[in-house]
Amino acid sequence: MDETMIAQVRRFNRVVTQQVGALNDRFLARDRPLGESRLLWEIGDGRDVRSLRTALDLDSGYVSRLLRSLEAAGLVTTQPSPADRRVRLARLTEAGWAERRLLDERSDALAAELLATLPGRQRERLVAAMAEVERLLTAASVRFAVTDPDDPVARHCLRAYAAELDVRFDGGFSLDHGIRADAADVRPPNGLLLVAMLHGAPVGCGVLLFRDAEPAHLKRMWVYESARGLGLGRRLLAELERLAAEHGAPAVRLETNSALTEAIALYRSAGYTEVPPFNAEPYAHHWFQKPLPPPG
Amino acid sequence: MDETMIAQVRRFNRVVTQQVGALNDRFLARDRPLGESRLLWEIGDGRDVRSLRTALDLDSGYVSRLLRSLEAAGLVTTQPSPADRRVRLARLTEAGWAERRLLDERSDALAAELLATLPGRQRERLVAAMAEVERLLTAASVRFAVTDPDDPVARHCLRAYAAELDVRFDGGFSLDHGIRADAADVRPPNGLLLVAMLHGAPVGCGVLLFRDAEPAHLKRMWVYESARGLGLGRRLLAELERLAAEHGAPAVRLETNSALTEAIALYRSAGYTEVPPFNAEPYAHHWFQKPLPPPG
DNA sequence: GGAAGAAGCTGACTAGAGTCAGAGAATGGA
DNA sequence: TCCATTCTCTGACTCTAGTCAGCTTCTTCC
Repeated sequence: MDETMIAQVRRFNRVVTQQVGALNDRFLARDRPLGESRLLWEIGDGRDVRSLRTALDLDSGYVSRLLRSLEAAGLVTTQPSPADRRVRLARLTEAGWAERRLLDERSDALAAELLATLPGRQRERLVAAMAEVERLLTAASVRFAVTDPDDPVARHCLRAYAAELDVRFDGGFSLDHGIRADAADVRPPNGLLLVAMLHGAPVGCGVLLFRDAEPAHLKRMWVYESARGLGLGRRLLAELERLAAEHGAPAVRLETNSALTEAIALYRSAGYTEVPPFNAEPYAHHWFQKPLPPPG
Repeated sequence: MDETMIAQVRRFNRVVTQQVGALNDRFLARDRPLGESRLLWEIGDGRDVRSLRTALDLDSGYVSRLLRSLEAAGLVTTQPSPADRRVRLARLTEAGWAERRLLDERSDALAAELLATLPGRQRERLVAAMAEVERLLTAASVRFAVTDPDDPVARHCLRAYAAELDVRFDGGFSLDHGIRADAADVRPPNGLLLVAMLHGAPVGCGVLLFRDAEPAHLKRMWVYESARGLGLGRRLLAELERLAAEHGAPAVRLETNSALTEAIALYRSAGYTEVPPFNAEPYAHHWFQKPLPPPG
């Protein structure tokens, strides 16, 4: 890693935590402790105590105490969940909503104040650079994990994948038609399912099927609409290729539908070349292949 | 202010405090309280307690206590300043330097880790955007204050101004030659001295001299070398013009030396036009003037 | 030389943030 | 049915961060 890059990141951290971090805390702290404000904010439309705990990464006893305090202030009510009476649901009262709106306004005002100190041209450049940093920092916190196809997260991904293709393909799409990739095929050693996770939520996936010394077969590659524009597709593809090479596959091949123009452009720019059809996938119009370096 | 800009700033704040803020604190907190680590860091080559207090914006008693704690840990020693025995100087011991180096390395490692998750092109874009955000946030936290010319900060500015001109002008420069602007001239109602401050340190200044209904005379405008490239000169000029207009001056005029090419370019682009010499300033080669809108 | 003020220190205090052990209610599986 | 587990809550702590008043020592200005 280049030293000047590291130094820049550190300068950025220092300046930003001084400017933004301090302000951010100040706006949330309205006569009430910061922890309470953050909780109030996080409750929003109503959440169970457990999810609040994991979202804010706080001790269970601590959250409990904060909730009691918010309850005493008349901002929050809690009640047992009908589904599981051990779990308690917290929701905002009318006063709680009012308080939350106030925090919202203060937050807006603070952002406006920051921008107001700069003349117009610099302001626009700042906002643009902030958007870029935000986008790339988000991308940087995406993690890839090989996941069991029966995992709820994995099922969710595949359902979302199918739902989008059903809309985009002429004549729709179903996981049950065409060449299938059932749970058993997608588990090692037959294959694998890679999921891209962002802060605990899936934002993309891809499947590899292995067949001895033949090329690995790539399917179900997909990035959530909300996570596009982060260069995630390219990274997902690279990670899948790495896994295929690690498994000893001499190449990766895949088929795709001509409706998926961005995907096709991605494959081409990543070094894939179009080859004659290597299977009879009814949904496919194009077949691609890319050789892999030997493992190790 | 545009709503989408505000929303972008808020998204940036959220993402950055989550990603960077948390990490930043975690790296500094090495079994020792964060306040002590920050102080350790700030002491560096040795500083007086007073400057530490203002730099970190902490209570004097609190800093004192933190220093005692660092002293007890053998990381810091303090001794009275020879110049003023009320002031105490803090400096790092060998162990203190070792600890500081360790913090440094951890900080580097953290930054490198963040960058390593991104592929090369995105990494470069992130660093570039971070540089831009840092630069503009720094610019946004500059504040302007009319300051008494006998204030140490003001004296410091004028000395630095003179020192730079002495280097840049053919034949040197001295505040005592040419047309002078002594303390009494630079105090209301005769005139004023505006200082640009960044986090408690001066980064630029400018002087206005008023003479009834005549144009206000702008002198001593200067931006610290370390603070250039932030668009500060333009803002300083605008602020001085605002103050002159507020005072009822019909215009601002100024003279300048041809060695100060950036300044001349700034004046021109800010709407100043060159006029015949309106005084006999020996250091000057160019005279400029710009009309002001009436006050109110 | 004396008064006023600056710099730093100490003691006494508060509030926030969080940890930990254990209790009690509800649930789920054998 | 019973036992282990989950979820939440309470009580009893700790530690950090910070404030405030008042003190001593030293400097500066008249």
